[in-house]
Amino acid sequence: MTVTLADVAARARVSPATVSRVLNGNYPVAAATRERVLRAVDELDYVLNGPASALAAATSDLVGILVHDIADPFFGIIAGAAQHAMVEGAPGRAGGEKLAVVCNTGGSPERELTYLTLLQRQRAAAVVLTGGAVDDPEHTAATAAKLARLTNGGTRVVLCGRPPVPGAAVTATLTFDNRGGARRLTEHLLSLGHERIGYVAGPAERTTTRHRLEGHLSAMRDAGLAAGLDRLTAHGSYDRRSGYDATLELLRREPGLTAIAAANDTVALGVCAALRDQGRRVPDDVSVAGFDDLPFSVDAAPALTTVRLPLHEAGARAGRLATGTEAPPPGGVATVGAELVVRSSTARP
Amino acid sequence: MTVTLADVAARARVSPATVSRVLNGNYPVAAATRERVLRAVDELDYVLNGPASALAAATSDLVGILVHDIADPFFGIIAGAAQHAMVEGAPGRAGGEKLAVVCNTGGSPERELTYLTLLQRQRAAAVVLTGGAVDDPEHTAATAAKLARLTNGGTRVVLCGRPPVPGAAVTATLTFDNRGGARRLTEHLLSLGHERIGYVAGPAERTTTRHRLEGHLSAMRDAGLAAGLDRLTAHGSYDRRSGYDATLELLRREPGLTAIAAANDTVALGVCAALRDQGRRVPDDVSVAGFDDLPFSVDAAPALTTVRLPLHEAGARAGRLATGTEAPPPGGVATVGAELVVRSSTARP
DNA sequence: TTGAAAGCGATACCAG
DNA sequence: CTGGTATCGCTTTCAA
Repeated sequence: MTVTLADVAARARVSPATVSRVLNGNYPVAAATRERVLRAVDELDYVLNGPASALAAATSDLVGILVHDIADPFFGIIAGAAQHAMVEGAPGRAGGEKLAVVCNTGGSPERELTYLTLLQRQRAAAVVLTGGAVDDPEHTAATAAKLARLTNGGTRVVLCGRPPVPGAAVTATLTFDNRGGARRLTEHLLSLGHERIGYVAGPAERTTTRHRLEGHLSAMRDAGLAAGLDRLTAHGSYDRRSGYDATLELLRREPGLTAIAAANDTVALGVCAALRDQGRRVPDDVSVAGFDDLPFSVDAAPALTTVRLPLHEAGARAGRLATGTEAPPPGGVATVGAELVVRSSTARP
Repeated sequence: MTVTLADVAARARVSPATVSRVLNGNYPVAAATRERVLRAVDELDYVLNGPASALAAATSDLVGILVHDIADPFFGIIAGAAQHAMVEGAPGRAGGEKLAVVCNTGGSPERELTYLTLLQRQRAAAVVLTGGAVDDPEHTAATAAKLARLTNGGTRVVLCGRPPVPGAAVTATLTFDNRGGARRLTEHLLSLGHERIGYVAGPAERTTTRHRLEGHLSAMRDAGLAAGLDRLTAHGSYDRRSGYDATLELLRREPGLTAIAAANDTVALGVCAALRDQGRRVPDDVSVAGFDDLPFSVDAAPALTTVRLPLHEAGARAGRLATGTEAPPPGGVATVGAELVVRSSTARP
């Protein structure tokens, strides 16, 4: 039925072992023999049996990239960069070809664990976890345990855009400066003279959410604006609708708002829409700030001030770390910057 | 070292065969025995060896989803819906768990073939190809051949958002009405009284590009506006920059344009940006039309008229077809609609 | 430089 | 309902 390595061997008049060696290219083989084998492969249109190979070699060429939401360009950009970095550094011939596969957890911690198990089952060569973690000790522990088992089994584990897990068995961690970025963003608004600044946070149980909120709050407190911060903060999820609804709520609580900072750009889009519908002009009446600086942000809200995360760079590094092309940073953890992007149209109060 | 099925069998004092049966749940096993086995699995923290299983069973639980650009929400939405539909219809227990993996081809036909080979190598259960195909007979043939080999090997093949390949070995094809949608879009602009309508097309070698362009041109011709259509058409890629550059070019050629239709929403964003920079207001001076109706479109360009493609629905169906949860449409091909969306210039979420 | 043969870990057929 | 066991296709010592 399907053509096997033995068939190729027969056709090339060599042993299966030799064919294997030619295909993997990790062993000396006479040029003439190799030539003969490759021809046979071509003629028979042979395709290696991955499972069999993985079983015998006890590793596969699969690399899993876990994302919260595949429809969100934030993750798309990271995943794309990671995948690209993997094929880049790979040996040309059939050898080191990594199959980068992105897995959509939908933000569900259970699904995340499920995927990790599935990848463990496949004996994945590496796993990249992107995006903030769930802020729950129990789940952190469960994840840490699973990751430990993965690394024990020889799978490389890379965290990208997720805080380091203290004593966890992880190859490398790339973390965004969410706290610092959020802090600088709010400081910028403060420097323009804003004082009544609303904040639309993400889902409460995410580290990203917490860190960004902490950055914002610390800036407010340091500016002597500690009073009533709760009233000026609304929680939601990381989507547009959430920004819309939260804005209406904030305006109800505090009609005198002159600026709103959002957990990310997508949320900021919803903020802008709500303000528009309420008859407030952005940025003339209310300044809006976002986070992530996704490509469409500039069109969607030219008035947006944002913090730019180096998504592409982080993804690429994660990819290289996963394939072992790049050495882990000292201590295993590296923080990639968060850069303030001030667009010309940000208004003063 | 790692715990195997035999270890579990020993601990549960049963044969490996029984353990396998319990795990796969596709064979009668006494409740007491099953109980004992499951406990052993738990206690030993056993994880099935995927490759070994795939080798023995001659199939894996991998499903590949090929996308042109993972950072483009167009594909993210389709892929997300497909993946979701797969886990939905799966048996709860360790059984039918499909590992949906999305593969980023970056729009390169070679990479597409590479991924297909890789998936064939993994003995994937199914493959979903999303997005337009490359409009080149040679590549069409190469792809068709590869797909034939996949289906021969028992892999289900689903095309989503890609035209049917005439005599190809494909399980099912879901195609968008790109031609009809584009035609209606332009007809709408015409009905508003526009006559000098520019068109920003996608990359020349894509079927999506060609079909949308054909729809536009046929509408123009039928309106008696056949003259100088070449001058009013600019080609580019499917990104924002491309829309920006093409718009400048079109305005240079024909400063009197009153409307511009773009190959997709992302391109339309670039069109709007260029118009803004040229001091033309949208939609007062120039009407802009897009395609796909991505979620951020409404914010990015509230004045945009678009054609909405049922991305979510198409993706979900593709997922079900890939897992066999849904029966293929009669003839193997189904066209999912394209709906005209006319916005007023203030948008709600 | 090449070949022979022993696994890798699960599945499924054939008995019982 | 349960147990033995022959594969599945490849990798990898060990010899030659």
